[in-house]
Amino acid sequence: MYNYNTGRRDKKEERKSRVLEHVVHAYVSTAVPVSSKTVAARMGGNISSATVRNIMGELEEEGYVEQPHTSAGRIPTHSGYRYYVDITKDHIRLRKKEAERLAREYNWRIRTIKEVIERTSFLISRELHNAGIVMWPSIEDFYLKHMELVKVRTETVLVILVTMTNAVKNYIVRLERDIEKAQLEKITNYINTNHEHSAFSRIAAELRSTLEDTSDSDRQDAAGIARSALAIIDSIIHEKMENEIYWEGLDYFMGEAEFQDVSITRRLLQMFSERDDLIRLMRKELPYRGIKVHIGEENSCKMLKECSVITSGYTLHGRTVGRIGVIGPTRMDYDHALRTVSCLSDLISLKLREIDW
Amino acid sequence: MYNYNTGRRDKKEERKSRVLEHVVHAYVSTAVPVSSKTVAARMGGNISSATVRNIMGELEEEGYVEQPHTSAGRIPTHSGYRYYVDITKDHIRLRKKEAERLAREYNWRIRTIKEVIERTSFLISRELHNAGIVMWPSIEDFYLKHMELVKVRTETVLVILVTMTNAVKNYIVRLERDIEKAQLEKITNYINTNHEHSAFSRIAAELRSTLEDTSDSDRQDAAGIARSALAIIDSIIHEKMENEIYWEGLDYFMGEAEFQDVSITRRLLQMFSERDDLIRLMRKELPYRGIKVHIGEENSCKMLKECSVITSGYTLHGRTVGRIGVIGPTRMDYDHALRTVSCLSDLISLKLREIDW
DNA sequence: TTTAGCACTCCTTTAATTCGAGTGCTAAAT
DNA sequence: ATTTAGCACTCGAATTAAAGGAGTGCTAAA
Repeated sequence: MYNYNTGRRDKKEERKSRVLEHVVHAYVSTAVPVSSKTVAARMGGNISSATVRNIMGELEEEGYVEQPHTSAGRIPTHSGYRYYVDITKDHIRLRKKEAERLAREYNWRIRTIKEVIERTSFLISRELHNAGIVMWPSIEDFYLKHMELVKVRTETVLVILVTMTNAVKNYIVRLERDIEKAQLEKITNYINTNHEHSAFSRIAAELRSTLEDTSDSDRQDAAGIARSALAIIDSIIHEKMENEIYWEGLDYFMGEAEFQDVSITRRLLQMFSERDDLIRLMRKELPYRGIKVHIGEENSCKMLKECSVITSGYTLHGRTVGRIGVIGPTRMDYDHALRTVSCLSDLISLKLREIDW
Repeated sequence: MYNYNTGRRDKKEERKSRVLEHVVHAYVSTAVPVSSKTVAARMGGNISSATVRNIMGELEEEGYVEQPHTSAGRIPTHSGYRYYVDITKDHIRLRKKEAERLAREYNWRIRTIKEVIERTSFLISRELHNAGIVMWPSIEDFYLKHMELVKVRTETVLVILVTMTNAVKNYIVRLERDIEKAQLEKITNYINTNHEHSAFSRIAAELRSTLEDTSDSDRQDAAGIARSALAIIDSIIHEKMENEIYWEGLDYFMGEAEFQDVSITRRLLQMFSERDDLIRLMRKELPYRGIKVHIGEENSCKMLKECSVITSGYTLHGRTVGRIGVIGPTRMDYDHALRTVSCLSDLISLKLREIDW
């Protein structure tokens, strides 16, 4: 379909593209194979169904649509969805009224970070009638203001830390070997003086390189402190990984037409039981801020083969610290999903800034 | 069916009871209405299907079984399940081999309380092919060994506490008004000296009565300390309430025959979205240690009308501190469920004792 | 290049029929 | 007085047949 010939051809391609859009649009909302007649009507009546039929034939040859059986309408293939998303993605814009409503609902009585996460997830799932997923902001990208270590038991340390955003967080860290109190104080001092105002990921990286540079001839003591500090930082970064995803709205799947195909829904639920793949997916694209759309087979993860996942990053002080998204069957209202996810990722970014952690 | 007449009659009732048992048994495993022939066969062949038919007729009149339609087999009613559970519940005993296998799987590489919760839930859902639910042990019933308060910000206090089981827990508590450091120390002192080795619920109760007894003429200072202490203890007890339930195995519903009836499954999933009812249900019977079985309509909660919930308490140092359970369609293998839940509640109680929190 | 027209395909719906598992009742057997 | 064999009857489930119709592909005219 991509083609860079004469203006004449361009016009034709343009029309073909519009036909595809209409097929996707119609199919997404009705879940019924789309006929040439339907498309002709939607295109404003100045084109006949026969012409549309021809175009659809071409689209089928090119792999953008397919027929469930002869003498049935067309449904989009994965490539079809992909094409559709690629061309619409950039100029979607939530209608102002809708955006305002979302913002109003979003901000209604919300105070803690936990509530932010839950509200986001809830709104995604309710708006899109699919499961909403929200990553917790990754601790790696937070900036350390101050850290305190308290020995609570042998091999066990309580870490209290204050981030630049004044969030107070605390972790219980279990160490491989015991550390005396005096040593602990040295570690605290070391980190507070050398690494104040750094992101945790950077602290970890710097500690690692320090350790490598330190030749054996250097003081053992310093190396020991750095090593222990790294162990603590690492286990903090690691800690949240496990529950770093929150979701909601599994029940919505049930309402969808796809439900007829039990196997898909079942796969989806299984998916949620074994969320590792999902976590990996989202982590992988964490650095990227914009919207990403994964359609069906494009997903490397087997479970997700028949689903689409749309995600978008949210930011804190200009850095992407997490992602939100929606997951549902391949036949999904991409327009609406893109609009909503985009809008909510803006809202969450705004909210994070003003929230009292 | 209950009847206290001659020995002759007893024998007859006994047989009727066995017929009902077989109906439940057969229906539970096949999900197909049970015919008189099937029951006759299962009873060992020394009874004819015609006789069974008569008995089933009586059972139907008495409301223990029903027919989906004339000329179909019988299925148990809720009363039928209830009767069945009541008579079998007391002499269920997990086969030794099965129990050993469970114990082995249970204990495999488990260290933290979180892992205990997750493992329990996982095993319930995997064994019973339904959703497993596990309450976190309620902090109220833990015994305080030592408490430490750290002021981290205005109106915000970090509470570190060590329980009698050597568990270290920590909470961030937000207060209504600020407390100075000196005052904080007094509070710490007050609790540590007056309430060491008490359960949190008792500490709260005692503080409350102290406050009531304290007449206005008493020293204001003491009252203030008690009040602040109470606020802190209360918010700690309250804190965990929200997430005090963990579950797993939603996907198993899908596999079951009941799945044909989408509305039930859907209701179940919705149920899990709005878990408040479930939490309330479990909290209500928390003090009771033994197994409780809720069948279908007996549940006050609408969502649960078509489900059964089986729960059992688990203990720590002789006190019931939480409950575990399974939730699924009314047609559930009650035998297996009772056995498994009972066994796992023993296992979790044992494990809690030895776990390194 | 577009479109009207038409034959053809094949899914869906409906109706009619058959099949059989299971019951309830009656009369004989124990 | 129970139990049981026997049999007519019921009613859902499965099978088949037919009709209906939405949609296509192709051809020939506009």
